[in-house]
Amino acid sequence: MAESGNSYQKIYEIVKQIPKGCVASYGQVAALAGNPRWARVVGYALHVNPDPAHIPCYRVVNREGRLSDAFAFGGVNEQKLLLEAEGVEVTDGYVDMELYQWKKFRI
DNA sequence: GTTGTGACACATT
DNA sequence: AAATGTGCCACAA
Repeated sequence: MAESGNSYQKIYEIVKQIPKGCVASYGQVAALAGNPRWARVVGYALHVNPDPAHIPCYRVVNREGRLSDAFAFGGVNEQKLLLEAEGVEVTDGYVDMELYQWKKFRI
């Protein structure tokens, strides 16, 4: 009943809970939001990004641990600097998921 | 109301 | 091994 507008709100909540120095995949965020199939919707949700100040989209990467070329809000280079500033090592736009993927999904 | 697209993920070829 | 196709959900035209 009328739970249609919750979609993005939930996703934003998850992304905002990502601890500093960690990254999460779209599927990860979607799963934490309660919908493992919303990976695409997560991308769209961040695309509309109503509050980039509290939604660190640069901490969200795809399954490969790579940033989306379409994302490039200011250039992949900017993205890389932001993640490195958080303590995440970035190589050619790739991040080491095994070390930096947000696994402590414990809000 | 239907069709097409999209900042993904997974399966199959 | 890589590349392609399909599935998922929501939004725009």
